[in-house]
Amino acid sequence: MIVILGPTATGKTAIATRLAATINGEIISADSRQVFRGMDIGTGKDLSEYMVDETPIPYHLIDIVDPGTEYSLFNFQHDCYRAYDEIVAHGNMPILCGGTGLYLESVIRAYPIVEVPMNEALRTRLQPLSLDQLSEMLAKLKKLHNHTDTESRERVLRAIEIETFYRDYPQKVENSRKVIEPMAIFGIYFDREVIRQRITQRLKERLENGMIEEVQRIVDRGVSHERLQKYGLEYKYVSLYLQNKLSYDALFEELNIAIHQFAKRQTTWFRRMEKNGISIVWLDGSWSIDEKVQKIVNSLKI
RNA sequence: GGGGAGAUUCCAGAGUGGCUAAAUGGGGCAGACUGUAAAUCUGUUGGGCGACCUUCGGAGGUUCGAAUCCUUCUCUCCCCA
Repeated sequence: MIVILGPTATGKTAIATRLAATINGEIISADSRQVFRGMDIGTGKDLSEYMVDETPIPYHLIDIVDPGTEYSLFNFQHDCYRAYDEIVAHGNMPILCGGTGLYLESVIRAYPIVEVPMNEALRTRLQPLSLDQLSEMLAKLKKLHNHTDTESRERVLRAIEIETFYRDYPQKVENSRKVIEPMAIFGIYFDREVIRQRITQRLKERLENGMIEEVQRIVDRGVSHERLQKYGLEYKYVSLYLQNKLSYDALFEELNIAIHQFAKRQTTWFRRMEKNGISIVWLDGSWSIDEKVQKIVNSLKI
């Protein structure tokens, strides 16, 4: 497997598909939002990029669930392994490509994650407890990393559910899966300032190309604004705009900033991966697509 | 032409004599994060390691001490002509 990663607006897909065309690859998308059908413009899902010189490049984990459906880390890892197996069975090269750091890492480092079903009995028992009590309980089950674990009731409940399951069925947590060791991990690098410019430019285009209408369509299909806002960024801000909670100018300005900040968080994650011993080969974003692909192909031959 | 308001650290915006390198918010920067991750959360933000040094439009003054008071200059905004 080859991995291609990078923050948003750095042109990962074009490189991955072009690479796939030259080495018989298939793409596995590692993007937490492109899994949703109909969320296209806002997620930068451009299926035309999967056609290289008249040849369709097979892709996986894009358009696999409807908006509103739960899709989490476990689902991703599970689906990713399945896609990987399929691609290998075709005799092709899996190319994992995306910007969702947690998702990428769950595969690269083979996080042991098992399917943890809803535990209604447990939830009923926890029902009367306060958020503080729940947090205390969770603290006994696992090492809390920061407030993130204990900010919302929903989150703490799920965490307790998972930890309880792990405690009760330790044998299921054993990861039988053979770790997929990527041949190489490539990252696309631009200066932060350049990334910001690219994001702003891209946002203008998205707004001109029907992003607002796209979100409206999702609303029309019955997805709540509350749900939409949890998808963050374009979906959150456009949802607020559609509800008249934001002017058009505020939509542009605030969303733009939010995406800039997101790109920063992504790079923080990639740096963290490197600190944890994952080596990433950075490709200069200003090179042409062909140059980057050539660079990748050359480095794979060595 | 007449009258009024104002110029504060990247931005907005408090601060009206010592407790002020200066509230707060935004932005920036750095970070945490194995089940919402495009989420959620934390730290930091004039310079220097430091006794210290340079900041609140410019210049001058009052005072033991000024972003805060006085004089003057420059610029901006509003109202009336």
